[in-house]
Amino acid sequence: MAAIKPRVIYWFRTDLRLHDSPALKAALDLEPEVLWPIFTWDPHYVYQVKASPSRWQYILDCQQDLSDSIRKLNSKSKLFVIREAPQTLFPKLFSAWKATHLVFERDTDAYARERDKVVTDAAKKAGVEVITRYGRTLWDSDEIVVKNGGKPTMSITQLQAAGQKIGEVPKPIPAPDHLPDAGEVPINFDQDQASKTDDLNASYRSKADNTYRSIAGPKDDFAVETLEELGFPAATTPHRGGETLALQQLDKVMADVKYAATFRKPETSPASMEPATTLLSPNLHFGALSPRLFYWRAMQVVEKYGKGASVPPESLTGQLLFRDMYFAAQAAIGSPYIQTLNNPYVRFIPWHLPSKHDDADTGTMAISGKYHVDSPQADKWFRRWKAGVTGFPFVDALMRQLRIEGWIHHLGRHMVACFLTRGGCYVHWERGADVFEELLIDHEPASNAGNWQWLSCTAFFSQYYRCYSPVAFGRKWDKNGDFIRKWVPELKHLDAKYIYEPWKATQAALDDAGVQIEGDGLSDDGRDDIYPVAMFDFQERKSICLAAMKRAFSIGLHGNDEAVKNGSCLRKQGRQRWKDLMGTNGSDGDKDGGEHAGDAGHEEKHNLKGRNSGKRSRSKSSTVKEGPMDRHVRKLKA
DNA sequence: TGGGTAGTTGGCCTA
DNA sequence: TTAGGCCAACTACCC
Repeated sequence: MAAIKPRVIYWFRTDLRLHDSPALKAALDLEPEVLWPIFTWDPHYVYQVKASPSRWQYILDCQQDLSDSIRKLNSKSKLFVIREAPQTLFPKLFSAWKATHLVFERDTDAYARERDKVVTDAAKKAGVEVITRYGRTLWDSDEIVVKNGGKPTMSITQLQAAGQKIGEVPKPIPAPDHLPDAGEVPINFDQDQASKTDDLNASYRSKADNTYRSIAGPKDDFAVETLEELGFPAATTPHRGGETLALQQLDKVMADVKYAATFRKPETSPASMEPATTLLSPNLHFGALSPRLFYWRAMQVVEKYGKGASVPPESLTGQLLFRDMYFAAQAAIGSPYIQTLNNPYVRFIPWHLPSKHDDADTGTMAISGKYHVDSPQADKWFRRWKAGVTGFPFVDALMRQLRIEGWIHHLGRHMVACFLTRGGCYVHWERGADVFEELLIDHEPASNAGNWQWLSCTAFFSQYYRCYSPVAFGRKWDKNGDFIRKWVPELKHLDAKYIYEPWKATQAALDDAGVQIEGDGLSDDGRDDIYPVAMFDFQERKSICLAAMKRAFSIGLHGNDEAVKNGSCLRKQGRQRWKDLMGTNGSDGDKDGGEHAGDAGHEEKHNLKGRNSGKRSRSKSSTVKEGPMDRHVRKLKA
């Protein structure tokens, strides 16, 4: 009797490509009789990951392009999108399709590991062999951790040393030139419906999510979902995804040999009208582009260019090394990596708007997406920051570009992150990370949390006295303020002398530009002749924050210290200790001396146009008056 | 043990 | 116009 030929389910996840896929190669090496390329439309993502329509559009682009590419290789195949949670789907699918193997690329984040364990256990039970490979980063993140002595890679030199111990980055695997037929796809089982309660994307939808109406889509053809089905309005980003476009963009970047070979990230402009960097990050995130292909193409160009080429960490390959560093740090630290609480590597700073956590009794202590409003003033600053109406034009331009395009330059991210945390608002970096998670089309959990820790000087970086100025930093790149004129049209005609600091403009200059400086911007009705008053005096805030950071560093608590975990560092005596470094005039959060005073939770109500969420502030100015706490902090500094 | 130095990407002043 | 030095001083790593 002839042996049964393998019947393979290939599960695409964060590897939406055909080129350089070690897992796909492993699947094809089985010489299967049939191979089903599938994607599970997981309700965990659809309801539990908050993302703008732009990011949803991007993942749909990637899926559609992959499906088209599969079909080009074999007209009897495509990407079969199945609309159900993988945990409940696979046990049914294994038997309905008589599969012998399940193959997928390993993933490192906490949810993925948990999900894959459930699926792998179900496969074992069904007698299905599971094969996995890893190709998301240059080196296997778990292997990097081992070579780094079991510790997270907290610097680029550690990552490089660990990588060197493993050896050369694997060379990319060419895309297959053929694919087996997909087998029959009977659905002789019921679809398990996910609960739609707690849909984090509800505020974005103009209609209900319909993607789960049928397991195989509205035409029962396993088609890729559409934004329409998701109930989302059209995406605002001009950036589109997918392997085909990613490879074209990679070719374009590498064709400019001088640009690619001498690329120095710190010398690229955050205020450029056209992106000064490669814009390949969202395709790396969704797996439409292999980092190893990117790496070796960059190495080729560097070799061709010869003397004068840039080197890590500033070069193109350096950027990929940083990505590996964050992935390996996450792999070592596990689920606390994306938060402060219970994370031994992240410094505790008593920022405003700290996260609420899931029940500490169950031991999870995970951030819940909600936060304590310990200071109404800081909360307002945060909302103005998110909406791009801080009254600091360079900050607002960047935040508006982020909201519309889902992408801003890396140094622009530095600027707004420093401003929100240690260099202005003294708001918790987890609030900023939430906003980036929602709005960035290239949001990568490992890089996002890592970079927020970096910029807030709580991990990876600690030189908190290096502070970005919302005026000087932008001006260095764009003297005339063209970038501001594009994104903050209210100031389009303002004299370049005042464009970064309109509060200094004379009335005549404002009249000439046809703009008035007024209000807090949260409740305006989209008028282009009003720009908000700056929310505070930056120099004053900077020195308050700096003094507060200095004190917090000297106390030196970290996320896993008992006093942080049980909250005692903010209670009673502990609170006294922190009281003088809360970074605002602390009167508004200090009424009862208890934990997280003024706690009201918070529901997001504001977008760029304010959505009629409140009446225009009666006060002409929202400049903060100095409070007793501020004087106290200044005394500390003196 | 402890002093020296390196660390992707600051601001500001001066020559 | 731009390059260099100082500011005030962090952690991690090395010898």
